[in-house]
Amino acid sequence: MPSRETNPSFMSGVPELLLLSLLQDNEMYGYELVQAVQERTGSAITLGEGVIYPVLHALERDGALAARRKTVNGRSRVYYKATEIGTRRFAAVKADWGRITNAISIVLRGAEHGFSV
Amino acid sequence: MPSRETNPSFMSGVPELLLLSLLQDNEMYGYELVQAVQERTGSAITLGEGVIYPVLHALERDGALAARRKTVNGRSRVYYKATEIGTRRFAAVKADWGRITNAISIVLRGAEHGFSV
DNA sequence: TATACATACCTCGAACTTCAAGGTATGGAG
DNA sequence: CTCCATACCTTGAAGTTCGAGGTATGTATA
Repeated sequence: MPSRETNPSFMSGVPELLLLSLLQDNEMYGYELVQAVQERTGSAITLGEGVIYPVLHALERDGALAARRKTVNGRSRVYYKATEIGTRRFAAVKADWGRITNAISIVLRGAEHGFSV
Repeated sequence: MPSRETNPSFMSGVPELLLLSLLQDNEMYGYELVQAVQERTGSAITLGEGVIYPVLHALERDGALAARRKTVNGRSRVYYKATEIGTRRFAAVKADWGRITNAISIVLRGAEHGFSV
């Protein structure tokens, strides 16, 4: 819980954004998520397990994700999916991300752009 | 100097990206940069002085920025502008940023997108 | 003259996030 | 029976950013 008053979450919170997005439609487990991110981004982004599990746990603690244990081929997996809270949280985080990237692209573009506030 | 092997700079380094961008064409000073970022982004992004000055100094130390002191109205200002090294660095950082945001938008978009590689 | 505010520079400690490395355990292939 | 992929997890270190604070000058106001 970042108690930030200025920038929404700036550039941090990307792992959360990504995981929330993936778990919006699908039910997936940690190890699978690590690979999914890498595959879908063409290796542009690699989220290590050390990053993913803590985020998953925090999200679950906040009620944004629901977890259930399932054994497949003798393998114990923890499947996660977004709850209603998670869906709302995703919308919020995504909106923040959009605002930030948009703002940055304006600066990158040079200037003389309308910022109607 | 992040000695990172995986993700370029992920989401961090945004202040550097912004400053490098602004100083590409114009010669500006710290206090001015703080306000320029806020104005051009419609307050979406606020870079405090505590963030800007250290970045400015680091960039200068690396030879990416050239500084010169100038007194205006009895006010002492330190004007910065990008050097050739700074221009190259800007291009690199900008490319990284593009790759990251692009990758994220692919994940955000849902899936079923071609990741050739 | 004094007070206050905007300008203009700067530094520091706290907080947060992420990274890399390590640790455990099972199933399947050689 | 050894090795690798799967699958979970934690921890210390590193890096970045935030917010608060500190100094100093010019201008406006009272």
